[in-house]
This record gives sequence, structure tokens and C-alpha cells, in this order.
Amino acid sequence: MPRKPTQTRAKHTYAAIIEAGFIVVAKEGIKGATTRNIADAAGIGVASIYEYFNNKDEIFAAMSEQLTQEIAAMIKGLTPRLVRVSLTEAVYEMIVELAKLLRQNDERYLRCLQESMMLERMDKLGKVYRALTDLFTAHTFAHPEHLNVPNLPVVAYVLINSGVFTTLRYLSQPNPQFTLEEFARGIAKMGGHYVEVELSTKH
Amino acid sequence: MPRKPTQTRAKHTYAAIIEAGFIVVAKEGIKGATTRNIADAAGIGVASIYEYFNNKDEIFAAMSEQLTQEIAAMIKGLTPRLVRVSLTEAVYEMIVELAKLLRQNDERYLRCLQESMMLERMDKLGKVYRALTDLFTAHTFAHPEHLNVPNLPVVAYVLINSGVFTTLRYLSQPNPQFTLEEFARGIAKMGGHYVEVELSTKH
Amino acid sequence: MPRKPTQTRAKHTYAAIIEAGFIVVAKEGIKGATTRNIADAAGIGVASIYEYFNNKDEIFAAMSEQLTQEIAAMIKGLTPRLVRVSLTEAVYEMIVELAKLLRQNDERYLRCLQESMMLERMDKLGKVYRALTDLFTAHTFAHPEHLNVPNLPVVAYVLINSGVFTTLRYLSQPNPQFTLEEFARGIAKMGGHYVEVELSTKH
Amino acid sequence: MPRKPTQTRAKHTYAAIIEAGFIVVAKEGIKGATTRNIADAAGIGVASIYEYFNNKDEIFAAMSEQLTQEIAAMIKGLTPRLVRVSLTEAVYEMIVELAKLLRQNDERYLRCLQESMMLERMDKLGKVYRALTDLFTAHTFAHPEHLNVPNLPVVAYVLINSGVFTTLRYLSQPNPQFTLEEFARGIAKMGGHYVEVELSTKH
DNA sequence: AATGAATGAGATTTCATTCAT
DNA sequence: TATGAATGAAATCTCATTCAT
Repeated sequence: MPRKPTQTRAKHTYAAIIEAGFIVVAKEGIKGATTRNIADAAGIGVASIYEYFNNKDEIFAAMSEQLTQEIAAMIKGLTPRLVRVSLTEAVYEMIVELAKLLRQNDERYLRCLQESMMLERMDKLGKVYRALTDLFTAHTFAHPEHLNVPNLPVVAYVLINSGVFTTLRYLSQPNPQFTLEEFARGIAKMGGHYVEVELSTKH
Repeated sequence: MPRKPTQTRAKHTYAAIIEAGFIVVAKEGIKGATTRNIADAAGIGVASIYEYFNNKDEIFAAMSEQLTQEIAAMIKGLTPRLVRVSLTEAVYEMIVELAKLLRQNDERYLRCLQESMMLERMDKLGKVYRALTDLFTAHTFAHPEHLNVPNLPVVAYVLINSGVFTTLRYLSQPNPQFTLEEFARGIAKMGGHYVEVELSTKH
Repeated sequence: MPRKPTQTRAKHTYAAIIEAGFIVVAKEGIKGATTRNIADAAGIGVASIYEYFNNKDEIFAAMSEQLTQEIAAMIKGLTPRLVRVSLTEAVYEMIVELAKLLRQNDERYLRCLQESMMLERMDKLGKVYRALTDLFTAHTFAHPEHLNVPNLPVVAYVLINSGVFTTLRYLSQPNPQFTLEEFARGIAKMGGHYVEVELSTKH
Repeated sequence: MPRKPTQTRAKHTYAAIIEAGFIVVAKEGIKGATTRNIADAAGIGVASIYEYFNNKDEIFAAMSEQLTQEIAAMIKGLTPRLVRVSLTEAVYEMIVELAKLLRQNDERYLRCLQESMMLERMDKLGKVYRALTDLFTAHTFAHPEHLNVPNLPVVAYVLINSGVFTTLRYLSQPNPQFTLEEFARGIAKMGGHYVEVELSTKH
């Protein structure tokens, strides 16, 4: 019966377990993420894990939570500025920032996502999608002419999903044929041009 | 040391194991795909699996092979026709066909891909990417003016990856906000407009 | 229900299985001696083994039989000549001949004995011991003065067992420090001197 | 990845597993030495074995280690005294002591050696051979005239190997025709006489 | 509170033997 | 008769979780 960690040391251990989870998954893959390995990486005994988590799955849930939380926070922090720039520019910066975050700490987060640890719980990415949808909405309100684009929700959907998954895929490639900037610029312009054309056509 | 099945009965069993693999993964997820469950689904004894596969992983490899093989074949079959139509139309049809294939047999393939069974071996999707890249190339040669689009490789890359992953994602959603046609049209136009704009700008 | 092989082809298969047994054990060790491997080596199907043997153990028994039979026959063939020479000379020749037999066919027999295949059935070596005991007895009768040696049975026992096992051990060594001849001469003289001293002392 | 046992309880379990190994092999033979049987004999769960050993083979290795260690220690302990007595006497005592050790605990060690458990790893007996070789060397230095015996290494080799293996064989026999003392005396005199004769001849 | 040790439950794999043709 | 295929039974090994200190 794990309790919410209240004391300082406890909080530290709790966080240490989650970080150990990321480290182990990143280094050894999902299959290497045994409770023993995680405990070792966290510098504690196996049994201690169960002081903070009911079972191993809860560790993954917490990792998932932290990762999506962090990405969503990053997006929210960027939103005020991005709504002021063009769609193209917004998409471009978004991707570059996302890449930066995923590449921190020896690509820890990127590798965990590759390990698809959370694909089984892709719904958990919902928080990220919501933040991105909010960003898109805010951006649209800052550029009201975009409201004339037909099927705007589809545009948002495609842009967001392509952005997230294709970036993941790009970052995963060992020898990409072009730079991250070129790649990000490509997706960005695709979104920008789309809106542009739809608006001019509509007109 | 499994031998290549020679007799008719053996061939049947071999295929049954692979199909059982798809069925079990689709129904119970990767974690439910134990050798016992697969054997049960195939209507054989566990030991028989090892007449044809060295280990469980080889079953997954064979499944992966079959799935990507099938998708690639579908793409190749479509290629002659798609190179003649506009990029927008080609992307649209491609996505619709892909969706059709993935939804066969109670979405068997779709669910398996969701289970990320092959994400760990995403390289295996290479066959599919290659077929799509070939299609894109053939299409470009049938529309030589596209050669003027700057950073064409990036366009191909983004279009292909967005197409595949975002379609996977769309099909996975329980309650999509728009139809497959709208979705496909969205991605398709995005590609089409991009090229269009780049060409006119270039000029 | 295997039958005694009567037809020529059957006899051939029966022998082939036994030979395959020796080959497989020699090459892959006891653990590699599966029915499948043996059948493969014999160029027949697994099931065919059971036309000639009730179970795998019977193959080993037959191998054991053949091997000890062959050694015993060799000993018996040598006996008439060896009884005429000195004990030292007899032991020496015996060891050299034994080594020759064990080294045939890429040390097939030697390796099988090393694999201790038949140590579990060391009693089966009984046939060999009996032949050697007979030789010793015959030799003693040809040299009646030896009857004066006290504890002659112990001498026979030690000489025979040392001879067999130590030779096995010697042949198994990858880099012996002396030649087979030196080694054989050593054991031989040990037996010869013993008798010599005992006789002179007795007197 | 087993860890070195640190706590008292763990050390106890570790030792219990090894002892259980000896007991099971002695009673049921190598084939009966399954992880389950060993765990049962040790009074623990099967899984616990893997807390201390990576695999079953490592148990055998540890048993081998312990057994040879124990024999070698016995030999070393005896060495100071044996170098002072005649070769005959030394060999005799050596064999008697060896027999005593092998017969402890219901012939536990003897039966394990018979099961040839370690014949596959006969190299592990190296420790014993080395101890015996050291003893022989030390004895020779205490009796410098022996240095005149030609081919002394061969003598050592034969004496040691015959001693070990033939003793094993003798102890394994259900109804020996003579006592251990007679047997040991036989081997001992064989070595003693050999040296004696060679020396007198040399002269 | 913390943890080294222990383990039940279950997964993968092996193989002698039998089946069916 | 001959055999490729099939399998029951059992062995090895893994690991999340609990126990005992």
C-alpha cells in the first residue's frame, strides 16, 4: 500500500524510481526494464519500489505522465509567442523545440518513445494533443482569416499528428538525408501553403 | 533447427502458425501472444511451433515479413495507375487503399501494428517505405515539372511518413471527428498544394 | 516392435544407425546425440530408428556392445603372441594396439569414451576386462614362475585398470609431455619391474 | 545475474544448493539432477537457485570446485609428512586417505565422480593433479637419488593417474576380490619397485 | 522505512516417442 | 517399410511480487 510520498526523502526516492525507469528503458529497452534493474538504477532495493508503487505498471504510468506533462508544459509555454507568428513559423519552431526536448539526456525520452513503451497507452499522449490543439485554436483566433479554410479540423489533425509522429520518426533515423531544419521547414511549409492555397481558392 | 516445410500438411501448419500469430496479437495484444496461445489458436501443440521456428521471435519476424510484403505488393500494384493522376489524387487513393487493407479481417493488421509489434523492428517497414518512395519517384517522372520543387526529397519523406503514421493513428481512433474520406482528402491536398505553391513561387 | 534385421538392406540400416551414433557422439558430444541428429547422420528418418531399436538407450547399448566387442576381439587376437613375450613387452604392445584402435576414424571411439557415454555402463567394459584378465592368466601360465608373485590378482587388477584408464587419459590430453611410446614403456616397465622385484625378494 | 550472497541466510542457502547437488547426483545420478530435484533437496524453491547461479551448469561447476578444492587441500595437508617416508609408503597412505575422503557421507563424492559429472570437465581435476604433482616433486627433492631415475615425469604421470583412476574404479566395485589395503599396497609397491629397479639398473 | 532473500506462477524450449500416410 | 509431421511431458529459466528482518 504505497502512500503518496510526503517527506522530502520519500519524494526524492519516488522521483528516483521514475528517472531510473527512463534510464533503464532508454538503455536496455522495454524488456530490460525489470523491477530489479530499475531498483538498481535507482540505487534502492527492489522491495522499496513497492513502497511507492502498487505494481510495475504504475511506474510506467507515472513515467508516461511525467513525459507528456513535460511536453505539454513546453507547448503551453510556447503558445503565447507562437500565436503571433505565421502558421509556417509556428509549426517550424514547434518541431525544433520538440526535437530539443526529446534529445535531452542522451535522447532518453526519444528512446523511451521508440520503445513504444507508451504506444500501448497512446491515449496518454492525449495531453500533448490537447495542448497542440489548444495552440492551433489560439493561433487561429489570432489569425481569424484562417476560419475561412474549409475542414479546418482536418488540417489541425493532420498537421498535429504528422508533426508529432514524423518528427519522432525523423529523430529515430540514424543517417537522415537532410537536416532537422530542412525537415522542420518542410512540414511547416506544407501546413502554411495548405492554408494559403485554400484561402486563395476559397476567395 | 526448423526445416522448411515440404509436405502439404506442413505448409498448412506453417501458415496456420503465422495466422494464429496475427489473430492472437490482434485479440490479446503482444503480451497475450504466448507460444501456448498461438499454438492453441493454430490448433496445434506448442512443440509443433518449434518444428518451423527456432524461437518465438521468428514468428514475429515472419508475421512482419508477410504484412509488409502484402502492403508493398498492394502499393506496387497500384503504382502504374497512380503515376498517371495528380499528386493529390494519388495520395488520396493510396490512403484509402491502405486503410482498406489494414481493416481486413476485423482489423487484424491494424491492431497488430498498433500493438507496435513491429515498431521495435520498424526497419522492417522499410519494404513499405521503399515501395512508396518508388511510387513517388515514378510519379515525379510522369510529372517532370515537379522536379523544380525545391527539397523534393523532404516533401517525399514528409508525405510518406505522415501518410503512413497519421493514417494508422486515424484508423486507431474509436470516434473520429470526420470520415476517412475527409481525412484522406486533407492529407492529399496538403501534398498537392505544397507542390503547387512551391512551383508557382519558384517561377 | 523392432525386429532383428534379417534382410540385407535392414542390416545395413541397423549398422548405419549405430555408426551414426558414434559419429554424432564423437562430434557433438552426448548432449548432441538426439534421435534427430542420429537419424540425419544415418541418412534416414527419425521414425525409422524405432524400426530397429525400442528406444534411444538401446542404441547406446548397441554402440557399447560393438565397441567393447571390437576391443575384446583385438585383445583375443593378440593373446597368442603376447603370452610368449615378457610381461613388459606384452603390456607395451597392448597399450600401443589399444591406442591405435581408439584413434581410428578421427578418434571416434576415443571421443565416445571421453564423453563417458558408457561410464554409466562401465560394467559393459566388463568384456574388455575379461579379455585382458584372460590374457594375463594365459601369460602367467606361459611364465609359471610368476605364480610365485604374492597377490598376483592385485597385480593383474592394477595393471589392467591402470593400463586402460591411464591410456584413455593420456590419449585425451591435447599436449602430452612425452610420446605414446614413452608412456607405454613407462607402464610396461612398471608391471615388469614389479614382478621382477617380487620374485627376487620372495626368493 | 546472481549476486554474491552477503547475508548469513543467503550464504546458508548457497551452500545448501551445492550440497543438494551432491546429494541428488549421488542418489539419482546426473539425469536425476534436475533443478527441481536439487531445489527440493535443498528445501527451497526452484527460482531461488537462480538467485545464486546463472544456470544449472554453474551449480555443477561449483560442486566440481568444492570437491577438487577439498581433495587438493587434503593432499597439501598430507604433503609435509609424506615427503619424509618412502615412495611406497607415500603412495599407500595417499590412496588410503583419498578413499577415506571419497567415502564420507555415504560415498557422496565417490558417486558423483562415478556419475562422471566432472569427466566432461576433467580439466577441473587439474587442481588435484597439480597437488599430486607438487607432492611428487617435493618427495623427489627429499629423496634426491630419485633424480637418477630415467623418465621420471612419466613415472609421476603414470603413478598419479593410475592412483586416482584405479582407486576410483576399485571403490566403485560392489564386491572387490581384495581389501583396500591390499589394493593400495599393490599400487604403492608398483611405484616403489619401479624406482628401485631403475636405480639399480642405472647404476 | 528499507531491503535482501525467497518464490509461485508461468514462459520458452527440448526431445524421445508416436501418428498417419 | 519408411518417414515427415506432431506432440506430451518435462526441463530450464524469468520476474513481479511478497516475506521476514
